[in-house]
Amino acid sequence: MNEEDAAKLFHALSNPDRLRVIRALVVAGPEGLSAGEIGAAVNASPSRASFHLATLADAGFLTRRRNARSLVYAVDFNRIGGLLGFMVHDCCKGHPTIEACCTGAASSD
Amino acid sequence: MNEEDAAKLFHALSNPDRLRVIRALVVAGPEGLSAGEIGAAVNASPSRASFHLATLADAGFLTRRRNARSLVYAVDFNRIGGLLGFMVHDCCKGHPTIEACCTGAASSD
DNA sequence: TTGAAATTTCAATAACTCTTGAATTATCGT
DNA sequence: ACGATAATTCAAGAGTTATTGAAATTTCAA
Repeated sequence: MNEEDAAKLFHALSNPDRLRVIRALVVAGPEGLSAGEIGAAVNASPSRASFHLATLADAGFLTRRRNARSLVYAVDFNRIGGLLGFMVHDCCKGHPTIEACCTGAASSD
Repeated sequence: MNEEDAAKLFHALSNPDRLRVIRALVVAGPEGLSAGEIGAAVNASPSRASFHLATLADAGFLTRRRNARSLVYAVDFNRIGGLLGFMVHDCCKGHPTIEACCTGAASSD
């Protein structure tokens, strides 16, 4: 992971709809949710949901599988962790303040 | 911190030059670096460096102070930690895989 | 106060991102 | 095969982001 890669991944996270997609899929767990369910959960039209799902999947944050007529998406926790780990340990050299924010349960601001 | 806020902050991180700026400033520590030094460090023209510094400072990732003719920038570790903490604990509900990536020293992919 | 240095701001342009709605592809049940 | 369902892809348009080089601003030193 270098700056170019990380920048692309951060771009995939730089949209409220996409963050809501991730949140919905985190709650859903490993079974994931269909594109239609995700669209409904984040209040996006089918094509808009598809656009954001494609962005997240291209970045590797989501896996995709077919289940009958539905395409089911799930979060890849390792991919998100990989990006955050790059930020914490590589970009920020493991600075204790930043590690503490990721470890402790509270996020004040 | 909500999805809108977090998305804006992630946007500020979604550029290789800006990630290199952060890296340079992390290495520099609390004393920071002048805009000119940062531009040289990331190989950007003055106006280009200024543009990226403004983006990072607007997001709250950098503080700025004047020292003689130079404007000196430094990283705000709490702001970066705040965003990562939101991602880990709020958006991803403190999923153990993600916490582990932020805690352990290794970031493989 | 004149001139140089450090930075930012501005204007123009090119490239990218997002949204919408229509068209297309894939799958299933009968 | 047919019709319905689920989702993606496409095309057009609006808005945003990044780059460049020139002009303006701020500060300092003589």
